[in-house]
Amino acid sequence: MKTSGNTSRERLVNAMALLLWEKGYAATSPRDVMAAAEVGQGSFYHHFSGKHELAVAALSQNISELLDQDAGTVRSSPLEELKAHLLRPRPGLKGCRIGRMTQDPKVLEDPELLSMVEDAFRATEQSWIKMIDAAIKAKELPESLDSQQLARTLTAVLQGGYVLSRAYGSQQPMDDAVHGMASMLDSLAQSHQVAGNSTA
Amino acid sequence: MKTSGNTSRERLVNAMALLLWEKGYAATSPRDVMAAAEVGQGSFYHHFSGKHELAVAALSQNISELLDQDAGTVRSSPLEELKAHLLRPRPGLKGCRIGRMTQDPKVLEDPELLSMVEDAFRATEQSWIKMIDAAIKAKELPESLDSQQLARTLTAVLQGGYVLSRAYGSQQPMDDAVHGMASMLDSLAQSHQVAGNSTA
DNA sequence: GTCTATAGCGGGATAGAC
DNA sequence: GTCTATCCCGCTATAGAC
Repeated sequence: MKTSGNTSRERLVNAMALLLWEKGYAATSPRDVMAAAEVGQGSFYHHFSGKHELAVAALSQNISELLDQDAGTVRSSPLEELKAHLLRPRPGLKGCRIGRMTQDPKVLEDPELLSMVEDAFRATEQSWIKMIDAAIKAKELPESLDSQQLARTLTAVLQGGYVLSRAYGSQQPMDDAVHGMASMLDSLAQSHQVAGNSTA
Repeated sequence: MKTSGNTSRERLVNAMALLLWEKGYAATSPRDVMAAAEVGQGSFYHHFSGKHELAVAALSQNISELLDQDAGTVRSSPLEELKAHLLRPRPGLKGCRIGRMTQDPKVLEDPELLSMVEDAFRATEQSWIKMIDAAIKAKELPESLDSQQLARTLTAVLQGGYVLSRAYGSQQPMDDAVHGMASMLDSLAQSHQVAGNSTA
């Protein structure tokens, strides 16, 4: 589990970022990070005051990467874009870099890490809300929808998909969960279309 | 955090069951359990070979309790029963006794615990599938639905709701997620009803 | 900037007395 | 069945040399 980067500092951050994702915060020891980064203990405590400070830097990097991934690929229609985001490949067995943090006891005890996670979720939620509102404005989805509520339902499906995939040790449950949701969105859009035509 | 029960063994299992729920497996030490159960170290290692064995007994109890809760309250219609289960009160901040286990590194390393979790998820999934199929049979939901897929979407919404609630430190996201899903089910049922009538 | 040595603490379990 | 003493280990960090 070697990690790239030039300076010791970069190597440490990159290694921690990966380990946070794969093993979580509590389960990752300074030793693990040093080994992965191929960096000695002296360097570690020279560049960072301790595990917490390194985790902040690494989590920040993980969050940035994730939000970048969600940044818009333009699509034919708002609904298509929404579905494209929903159906984007998700490594069910690896888990979510951010959502994972919420189940880590040591993260819950750490206000700084916790608030970073919360902010990240707020950001993605806003992203969903924008897509939903755009779809409503384009008459692809009914006006009656509560976009904040639906945004949370969508986020929950993704986060829950990760939980199921880990429980079953398989990618399939994640795929089923998101496809089930996509089908429901399609039905919603179609019936709205039909209703719109009949009253037009 | 005292725990009820008569024999030391019972007290230990009850305490562990609660701690598994609240703190998880990795984060719960034998010391914690003994303190909560008000039982000495001698008793602990007399009744159980170690932490693992106690966890198996405690997790088994937690799973039984959860499955009992899901056991049927009879309702007016299959769809109503389905929604009633979906909207049942869920303590978002406390988390799911079972789903929580899937994010615990020490649980993932423990094949016995992991398979218990997997079995529990299979059981609840089957329960959802039955309710969905019943609703389809009663013509409340369209035949085109893939009941296994939808069951997983529903389970994911619940599990994801817990993740969101912990991230935000609030019950609200969980409630939003399930209500968003309930609304979609209603829309699905309604449009199916309409479509059914128009082609009748 | 990086190294090695050391330290305090808690996790998890064993030993043997009572 | 329950008690206390003890053990080994890894986590996290500090100290001081190079």
